[in-house]
Amino acid sequence: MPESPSSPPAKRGRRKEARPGELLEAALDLFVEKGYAATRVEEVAARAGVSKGTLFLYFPSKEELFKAVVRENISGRFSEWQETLTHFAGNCSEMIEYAFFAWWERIGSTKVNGLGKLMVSEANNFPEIALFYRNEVVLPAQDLIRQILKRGMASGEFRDIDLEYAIYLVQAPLMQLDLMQSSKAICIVNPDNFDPQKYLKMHADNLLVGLRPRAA
Amino acid sequence: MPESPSSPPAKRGRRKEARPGELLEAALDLFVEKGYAATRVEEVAARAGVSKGTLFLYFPSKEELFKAVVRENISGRFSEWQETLTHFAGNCSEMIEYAFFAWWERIGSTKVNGLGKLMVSEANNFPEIALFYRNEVVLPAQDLIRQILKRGMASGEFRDIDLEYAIYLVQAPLMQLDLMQSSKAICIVNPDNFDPQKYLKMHADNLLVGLRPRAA
Amino acid sequence: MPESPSSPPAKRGRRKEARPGELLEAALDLFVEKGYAATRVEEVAARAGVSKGTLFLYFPSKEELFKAVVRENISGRFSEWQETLTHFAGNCSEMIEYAFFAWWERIGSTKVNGLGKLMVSEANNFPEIALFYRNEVVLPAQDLIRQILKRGMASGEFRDIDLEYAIYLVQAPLMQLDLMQSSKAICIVNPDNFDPQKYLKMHADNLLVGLRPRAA
Amino acid sequence: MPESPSSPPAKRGRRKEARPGELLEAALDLFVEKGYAATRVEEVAARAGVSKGTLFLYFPSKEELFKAVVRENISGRFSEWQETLTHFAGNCSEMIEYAFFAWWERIGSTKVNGLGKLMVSEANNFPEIALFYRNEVVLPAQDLIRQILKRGMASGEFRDIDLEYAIYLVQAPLMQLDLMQSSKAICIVNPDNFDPQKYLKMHADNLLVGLRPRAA
DNA sequence: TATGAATGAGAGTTCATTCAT
DNA sequence: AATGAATGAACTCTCATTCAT
Repeated sequence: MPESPSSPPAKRGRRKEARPGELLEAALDLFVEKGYAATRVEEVAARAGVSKGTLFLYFPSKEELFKAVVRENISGRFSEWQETLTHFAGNCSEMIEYAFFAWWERIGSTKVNGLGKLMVSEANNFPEIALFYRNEVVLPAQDLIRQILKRGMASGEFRDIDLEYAIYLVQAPLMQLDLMQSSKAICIVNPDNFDPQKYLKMHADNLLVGLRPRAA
Repeated sequence: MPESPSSPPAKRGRRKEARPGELLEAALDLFVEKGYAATRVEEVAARAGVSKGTLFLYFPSKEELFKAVVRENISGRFSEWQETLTHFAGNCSEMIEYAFFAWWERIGSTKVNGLGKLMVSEANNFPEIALFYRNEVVLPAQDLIRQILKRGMASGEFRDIDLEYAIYLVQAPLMQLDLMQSSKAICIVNPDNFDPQKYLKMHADNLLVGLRPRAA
Repeated sequence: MPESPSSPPAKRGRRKEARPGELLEAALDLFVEKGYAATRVEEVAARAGVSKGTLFLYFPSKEELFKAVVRENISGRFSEWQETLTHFAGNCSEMIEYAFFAWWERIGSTKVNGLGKLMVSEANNFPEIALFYRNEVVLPAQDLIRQILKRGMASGEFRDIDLEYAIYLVQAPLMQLDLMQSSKAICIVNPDNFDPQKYLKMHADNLLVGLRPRAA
Repeated sequence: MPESPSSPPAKRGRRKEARPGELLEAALDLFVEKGYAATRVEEVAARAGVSKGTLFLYFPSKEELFKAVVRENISGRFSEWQETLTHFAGNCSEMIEYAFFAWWERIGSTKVNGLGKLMVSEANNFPEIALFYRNEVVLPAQDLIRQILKRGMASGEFRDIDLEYAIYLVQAPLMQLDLMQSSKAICIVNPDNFDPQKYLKMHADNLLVGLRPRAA
């Protein structure tokens, strides 16, 4: 039942369907901007235009709010990515290159990117959340990479190396870019003139050459 | 830095000039272990063997303590490394491989490693020391890498690519390893059975193959 | 109080006149089970099958709901008991013993028992209904006891003691049992193996021996 | 180290020795007056003349504060009571009579009496505290009674009845008096003219007659 | 110089109550 | 008459910072 454009937005009262989305968006903004611990639920509520109590109507705790943010923005999308990978028309090198740019478009260039840095920063203080993120995000992502590499090795497109360590080869550029984006002021040589796509292109290129089978 | 024999050890009373150092050391340990927010100044003081009040005698706030810790610990080992690089007997590939393992030995495997993660985590909260860290650590490190790559390209050992982006190719494995070490629970597929040296070997190997000049 | 046949059952729509009763019943259950403070009005409403808002349509506050519950449930069974007592065929000792077990059957072993504890617990917060409870329940009950004792002393079956204090002798076992039932976890030595009837038997026995006239 | 009367009370600063006692006293007052849940720690602190934070310097939680109150006022005194009982010069009837009045003097007539009612009222909502109270207060008290009864039965001074139920015979008057004191407005026939000692005398008298061995 | 008792602003969370629909 | 989304005050507990000694 989409509101017709002429219907004035209900200032107060029933917004039940819209609320969780608004809260999730406000929460994503603030978590990414200030970190998990430093984000106050009251501020999230305020940014979503509701009171503190209202937030707890939709999310039973700050922790669950954060998990919902992660689910909404990342874990919920793995099935789609898996689908894409399964039906990908192209060889494994093309797959990896595609994945790099797809990641950039959907995650790296958006504020969702900040969640990665957040987890790295706060994992030790919130083990439960860290475990959740590992299970919902990191392991599924590593599994996608594993599938590609396995297929590439099986077909002879990639050389034969320890799969579990090879995953890190693929992951490193994305992880580095995530963190560089989040801490631009520290990591990037020339922040005003940095082209992520060029960065990814070079990384993909170098990686894939390295993965090729080698002459005796 | 052993005390010179001429400075008599204070027989009784407090070695007052030693206090700040002890506090800084305690603070480094705890900041690295728990992060900034989760470190309580009382715990720092306790670990240094003084009272909470005493800490505030030397550092006017937790924030200043943090700044002092970072400034104290990120110092001039670069001249030594520059020296080593300058006199290195070997080609550029060997240099990079050597650098990876030297980094692991001196930084990656020690608690200093934690400072990298700390800076990434807190950079936004302390722009001033982020800048400091960038100037004192990140840029010099990137410069070392730049020198190696430039030499390698000049000699034809490496293919000709955009130098500024190539730096990230070399940096990525170390940055990733730094953060994986600091947030084991999240990033590593099989944390109980992870061999950093193997990780570095594979990364170096793949990197160097990718950097080789290419046929046609 | 069955609906008279002339009032047609509302086929559709809500049986609005039934609402307060359902709410009171739900509230009794919950107040007795969890105490006043720990009972949430939302839970009361839910148990009565209505929304929280509806509850406030009938009772302007939690406090008024509580008062209504107590008033509703402490009713006039005393005339019946008075009747029973008046026509009791047996001596006063038998009367007391009978009263003990009748109390157990009709009050002590039912949820009404919880109202006693509730009043003891909340009397200070609700002086008005404490007074009500005193007048409607405690004093009438004490009066029944007084009658028995007076008759027993008059007939020589009981020894001659201060009537007003003797009332407490009779009351104590019931009061204790009421509270023990309501706070089992605290008071009873072996809660899994406690027999209220045996408890009452022993109390009655001991009490009645004590009340007998004594030899010089 | 009692302050000499001339020494002015230290307005601020070191009171460490005195603080816990002041807080315990304030806490006892408020817990007894308002119940456990309704007592706010801030109010306890205020009554003791300190800030909320200070209270938590001495007691890590509200629960521990309550336990400390119970220990200070009741459980800590059982060893003395056990001692008294062990060395009591008199028969078991005299013991019980003595115990009744000792209880009255030390507990029943003081505000400590209110703790009993508090526990009965809130036991169901705070199971951990209830367990604590059971172990620290109720069971030890019942054990004292058990000892007396056992001795009395062994010597033939009391008749032979089920010990575990007989405990309640002794306990009932004290429990009833505790609750009547705490809820005067409800339970006592003539509150302005009630003599607890007379009440106890009559109860003890009746109880002891009942406990005597009976002629065939 | 050193102490550590004391502070008090906030944190997450709960729930009786309100009110637009 | 009935709803249930929304509120906001109140609760316990934390911890960086202060200050009398």
